Amino acid sequence: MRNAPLQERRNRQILADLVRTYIETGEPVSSRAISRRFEETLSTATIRNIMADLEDGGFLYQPHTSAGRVPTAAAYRFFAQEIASQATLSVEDREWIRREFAAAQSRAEITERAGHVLAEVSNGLGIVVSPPLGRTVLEHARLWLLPDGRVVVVLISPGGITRDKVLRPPRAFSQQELDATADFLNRRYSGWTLEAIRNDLLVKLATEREAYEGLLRSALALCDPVVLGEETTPLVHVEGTAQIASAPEFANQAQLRELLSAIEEKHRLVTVLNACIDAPEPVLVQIGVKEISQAGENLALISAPYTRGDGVQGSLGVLGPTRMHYERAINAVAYVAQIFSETLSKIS
Amino acid sequence: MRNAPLQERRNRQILADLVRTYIETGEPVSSRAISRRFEETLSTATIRNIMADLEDGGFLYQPHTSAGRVPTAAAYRFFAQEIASQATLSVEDREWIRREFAAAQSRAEITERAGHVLAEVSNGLGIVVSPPLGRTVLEHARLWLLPDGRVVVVLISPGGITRDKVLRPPRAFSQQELDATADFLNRRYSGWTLEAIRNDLLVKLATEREAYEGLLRSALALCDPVVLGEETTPLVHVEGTAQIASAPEFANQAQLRELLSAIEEKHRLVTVLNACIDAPEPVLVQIGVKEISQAGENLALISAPYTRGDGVQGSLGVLGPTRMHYERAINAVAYVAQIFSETLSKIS
DNA sequence: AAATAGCACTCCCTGCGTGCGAGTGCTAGC
DNA sequence: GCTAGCACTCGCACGCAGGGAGTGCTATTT
Repeated sequence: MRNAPLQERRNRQILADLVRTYIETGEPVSSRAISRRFEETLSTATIRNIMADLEDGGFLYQPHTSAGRVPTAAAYRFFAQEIASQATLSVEDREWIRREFAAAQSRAEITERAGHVLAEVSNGLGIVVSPPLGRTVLEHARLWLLPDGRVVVVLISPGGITRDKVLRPPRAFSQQELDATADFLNRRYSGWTLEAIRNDLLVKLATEREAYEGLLRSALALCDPVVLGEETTPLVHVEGTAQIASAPEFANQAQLRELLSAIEEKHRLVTVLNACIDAPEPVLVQIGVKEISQAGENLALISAPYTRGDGVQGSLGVLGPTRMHYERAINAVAYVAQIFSETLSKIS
Repeated sequence: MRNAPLQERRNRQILADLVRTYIETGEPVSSRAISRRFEETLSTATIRNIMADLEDGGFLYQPHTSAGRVPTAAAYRFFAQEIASQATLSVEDREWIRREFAAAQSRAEITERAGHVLAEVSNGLGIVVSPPLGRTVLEHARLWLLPDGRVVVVLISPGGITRDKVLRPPRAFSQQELDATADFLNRRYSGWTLEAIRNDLLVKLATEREAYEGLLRSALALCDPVVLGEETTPLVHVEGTAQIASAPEFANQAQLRELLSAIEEKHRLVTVLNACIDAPEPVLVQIGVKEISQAGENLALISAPYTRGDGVQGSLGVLGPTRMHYERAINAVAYVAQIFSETLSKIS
């Protein structure tokens, strides 16, 4: 049992070829198949020896004694690294993606487009994680009074994502008070994230007893419900459930069911997807995503962060069967992340 | 071949019992099974004769010669009618539903809750169709200028659903102009639906050449992009994909795939769901929904409209396998529609 | 020493025949 | 009009044999 069969260059190539053929055919790969790919410069017997080594190394396994070999998660990991360095996206794919984004106007639309493209390219799920409200930067706040005493709160961020809420405030406000509060927020907090604003308000209230305590209280009373409302958790957009349902690896109904319910619990997805934000590489490839579901072993997740201006906003990616077209998917994710970021900055 | 086997009361009861047992077991129902349900007051032979009649009438069919009978779409339709008149929801179910809604604050939340409840109760999909933007009633409009010339448009409706957009207007506006326009909208159109407003503006512009033509133009220029934006089509919320994936009738992967992609094309769903708005009965039961997909034959859709105040806003319902627990589902849909309407009116 | 040819062996898959059981349709009798 | 009885039809599970794909091992070649 040699422990590091990947030392040898030839072994690496054989492993890569094996993964590639398995991805194409979906069936255990025999020594003959590999030999053919090498134009028979190596006999099947030789290949068999190498395959045995690779199996010892944990890169392959046999479904049963007299079957071909199937790549393990480790093999996919190796393979993803191997191709990540070299491959580029085909011109057609690039153009297609560009076209898909061209018509999109609103943020909602480009999110949907992105999800669609990613699903299509991977035969899996296209996922886009929008940033949680707390990370949104405040550009401008506006408050006004409705005749019946309710208050309309509108928060505008640079992306043109506005959040608003009509709320019944804890005490009556006059329009003057509201104006003063809005003015205070705009003057002092324009450019801050909502999260930061909230924390600052709380700290200030606790520590300082100043002239503007009233303003602080008003600001908190009015902004808190907006920020704490519906969407404190990031919004997850998933496209392509139909695709993944038809993948042969999910012929097993129970597994499919588990996967689908995992998708419905979006917070789990978010954590795994957002891992790419802190990762060193531009595109993160995760093979075997157990966090998602038991069936996650057979899943691969390719994700990349997207930005708006300078800051990271969220992440997007592809969740599909481990047996997927990595070359295309990895590059597509990178490209979509880029175009997505660009388009996001463009629309006002 | 007798043409109307349902004339006879006994036949009706046998058919209903057969459907009921089939829903329970999921397997072709034999004459013996029915005989047992009748406490053997009728022999299997008699039952067999009746079943043959029912088959001629198009209510049953045999998967193969020596198998039991399976209900057809017609049988389900009959069954749904039969039970619709009598059944009521269990106390536990009522309480459970009420509890589910109790905590919901925002419209988004109650929509999600409703979807969840409906999915749970039917082992199928819970679907809620929100009204298209055009049907929203305008309560109040507000416009303001940002320092860089962009304009924030906020439309408030009685439900507290606000729509807003930051847009770069076709020409420069002053805050005075904006105020005048907003004032005009509020004075003239408060209480109208956005659709109606838009049409009226267009008509007025075409026919009248009046002093306030400028106002009309401004109003149109500013409101149109908001209304025409992202959500002109109704919003469809679907919950419970995981449930339906595990239904034995979708063991066939191809069918499941088709169904899932049908769900992704939401506009198709909307049409079928909204049929209940114009239907005479409070809850509409559709058996075999071919509009959705080929596999739709095995699908049943139970839907009901919901209101806010006086007007119908949208519809909600359940999409599941024909073999579903109708009693519970029909009543649940009715009840959820009611609670949904109430809760909708309550939240400001 | 590495690569290869050859061979025995393992295991899956398919097709075939068989028997069993559930369920029906029909007919004769109550 | 209902029922008992019987012959008949299928589907299904089982066992079995044959073929094929693929492997591991060993002896041989380079």
